[in-house]
Parts: sequence; C-alpha cells; structure tokens
Amino acid sequence: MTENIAIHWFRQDLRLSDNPALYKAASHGKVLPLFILDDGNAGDYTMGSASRLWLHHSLKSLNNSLGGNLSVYHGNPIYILDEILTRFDINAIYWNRCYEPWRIDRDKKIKDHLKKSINVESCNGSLLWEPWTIKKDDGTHYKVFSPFYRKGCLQAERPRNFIPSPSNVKYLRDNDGSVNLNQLKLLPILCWNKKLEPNWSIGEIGAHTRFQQFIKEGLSQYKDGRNLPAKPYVSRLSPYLHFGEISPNQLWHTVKSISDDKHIDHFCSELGWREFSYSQLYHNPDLPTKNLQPKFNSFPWANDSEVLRAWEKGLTGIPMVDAGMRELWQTGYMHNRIRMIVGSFLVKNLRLHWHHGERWFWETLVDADLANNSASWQWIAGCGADAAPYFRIFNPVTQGKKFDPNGSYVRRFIPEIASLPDKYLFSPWETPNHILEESGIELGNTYPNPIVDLKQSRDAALAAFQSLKQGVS
DNA sequence: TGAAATGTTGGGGCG
DNA sequence: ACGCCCCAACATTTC
Repeated sequence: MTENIAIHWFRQDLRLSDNPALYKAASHGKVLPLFILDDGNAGDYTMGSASRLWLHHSLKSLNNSLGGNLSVYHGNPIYILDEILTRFDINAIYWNRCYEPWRIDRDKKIKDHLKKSINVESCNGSLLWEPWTIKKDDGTHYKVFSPFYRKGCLQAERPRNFIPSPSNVKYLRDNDGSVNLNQLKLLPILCWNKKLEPNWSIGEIGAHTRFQQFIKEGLSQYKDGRNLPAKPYVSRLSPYLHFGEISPNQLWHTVKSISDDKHIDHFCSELGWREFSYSQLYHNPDLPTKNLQPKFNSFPWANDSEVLRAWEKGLTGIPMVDAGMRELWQTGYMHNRIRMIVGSFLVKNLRLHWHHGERWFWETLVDADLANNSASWQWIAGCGADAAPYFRIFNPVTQGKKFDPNGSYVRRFIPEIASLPDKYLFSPWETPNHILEESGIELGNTYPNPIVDLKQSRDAALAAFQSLKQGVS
C-alpha cells in the first residue's frame, strides 16, 4: 500500500495550534510542511523591512516546533510547487486562505493548476467570518462598522472553536530543493533589528505568552485603559495575528470563556474591526491606493519631502507626534491611540497625502497588514467608507494631556525634553524662557521648534476641505 | 475613536 | 434686598 503524503503550505498561519489546514494535512498522512517567500507576485506590496525581520524569527521558531522539518523556498510558488511534485509522491496540498488581492489572484491560479494532478484544499485560518458571508439583507456588503459588527457578525454563525495541534504527525523535509532560512535575506542590512528584537518574543510560543500576559495585566481594564499609551492595557497581539502565530478564534473563545463584561466585549469588537478591514479590502481591492470617497481625489494635498522626513523621524517639534514616530522606529510598533494622533497630524496639520503614511507604516511596522493598514489610513484621512469625518482633527497637545497625563510616554521616547514640567511637556514652545534654560533645553537646537502652527494648520486644513465640498456639489 | 466656538445657567461679588 | 455683572461649568452647535 502506498503512503499518503500531503503538503501543508504555511503562509500567514505560522503556528501549529488551531491550524485547520495543517490539521487536515496531518489526518491525510505524512506531511511536508513548507514556506515560500514570494516577492515577485506582490507588486508594490512586497513585505516591508520590519515585517521581514519578524518573518525571519517566526520561521525560525516554526522550524523548531516542527523538529527542524520546515522546508523553505524563495520564488514563484507555482513553479516551486510543481518542481516539488516531481520529486515527492504527493497526493494532496492544504493551505489556509489569505486575503490580499494579489494573493487571491495568485492562489486561484495555483489551485486551478494543481487540481489537475492532486487534491487541493484551502481552509479559513485567519478570520472569524469569511468576508463574503457577512452581507446586508439586500445582499451587498456593509459599509459602516457598527451594523457590520452587531448585525452582520454577531448575528451570524458563531466563530469556529479552536482546534488542538495535530498529534503524532510524521513530518518530511525536502533536503534537496529547499534553501537555508538565512538565504531568504530577511534581516535588515543595517543594525535596525538590534533595536527591534528585544521588544518582542517572536513566534507561536511568544504569541501565547503575550496573550496570557495581556489577560493578566490588561484585559480587566481594557475599555478605558486601551487609550493610555504608557500603560500595559493593550494586547500588542497585532503582529502575531498578522503572521498567524495565534488565531483570532483562539483569542475570541478564550476571552469569552473568562467572563462577559464590557472589557471583553470591547476587545472582541477590536477583533471585529480587523474583520471589518478585511471585508473592506475584499470588496474593494483598490483600498490600498484609491480613496473610497472619490471626492477626495481632488483634495489639495501639500507636497514637501522635508516635512515628511521630519514626521518619519519624529522631529516635528510636537512631542506627542514625535514620541509616537520614535516608538515606531525603535520598536516596530505604535500604540493605537498614537497611530490616530500621528495620522491625523500627517494628513490634516501637514496636509500630506495619506499614501505617505501608509508607505512608512508598511515599511516600519512589525504588524504591517494590508487590510488593516489601508483601511485605517482611509479612516483617519476621512476618505474611507465609515471614516472619521475630515473635520475631526486631533490636537496633539490636548491628546497628550488627556491620555498621557503624567507624561511618561513622551518622556520615554523624547528624553531630551524629559526635564520639562508636565505643564509644558506637550507644548514646549509655550514654555517660559527661564524654565527652558533651567531644563537645559534650547528649542531649535536640542529639540526642534514645531514645524507647523497647530491652530493655523488646522484652519488651513478645514479651508481645504471646504473648497473640496464646493468643487463637487 | 475631536476640538473650538457659541450658548446657557447659576452662584457670588458688589454697588 | 435687589439687580447687575462676571465667569466658571456645563451643554450644544459647528467645523
């Protein structure tokens, strides 16, 4: 009797537990687990540097969990898979679905091709609800979050419960055709990773540790605590979710089993926002590049690469903004409220196109995710489906006083102004001269003068928005 | 998942 | 005692 061998193609599901496709592959027979780095098909959305760094460590960790049996390749999957089929007696392949438009196109072609010779099956390993199943009564997709989540998701079928890791699997390794992980060259050339790595424990085990930590110190204060960037009340699970080191189903059912309160509900609704982003991307493949509201196509954006550079590097002279941008650069992550603040500042006060922000986040965030990133930038820019109205402009000074009341977030990331009293920490330009001197701060030298006047730029943004409305109606 | 401008109310100082 | 003004404090509207 011939033995059954199945491929499990790891993609954005770099875990063993609650992995539906892996589970099926394992019940089929022996498993050849593999990963393919595919840069050629991604167009403008090849992975950014932070994502690559994360991927490197995640693959390393996955390989360990598989007893060293992960086979890794670099190139076009359709050719690589074909070549593997010539050397192994494979009769099935399993994978969990991805939802970026370019991957949907690619996978469809691969599926049609492979179906001719072997059994091909794809599963849902990344989403609580498939985007095509959540529809309004009239059959179209939701465009507003609240009904999407309440009516669409919560009244749809309950998310699948999580399943265990497959046990007693016999793994095979492709020693001839695969490459060494280091040959993927995923680590940055500069020593940027030395700063990022200590902040994270990358991989499936790290994901579960992080989740347990969040349950212990964040979940019970999540609803309001999630707004405080200096506190440990947010989950920081986004990169793990992006790479599938932990599944949303595992998070959903685990927190639901703990209790039923407003904090749990709020955490689940944040998972709902993730679903909403994926739904928007699925139904609007242009979401990463095209304004959902066409009237924004004629918006009078500014164009100033110096100013953009100052934003990217955290040298705008606005502490709350600079702290966020430096957190991003130093850790590959930014607290959600701060993402809204720096986003609003870029798009409204600096009036630079949201594409610039989207690009920088794509390059530097360890949780860079096409659906979440583009949906969120469209949201903050005001041009998305269920977007924050354009006139909702964050004041980084007010936001700082409100959400970082003792200044510990700003002081952590901008040590050069740490000695300022709380009163002036968020607006150093208002500090009386003698206090600046006592603190050893020289604006324009030790810390920048603000690159824009908050009030003037706010008024200018509103005027620009006003001109837009007249142009269309 | 804003902020600023404008409107309203009510208590206290003061002639 | 009374009316008037001032201005927090809060509510509503507007961008």
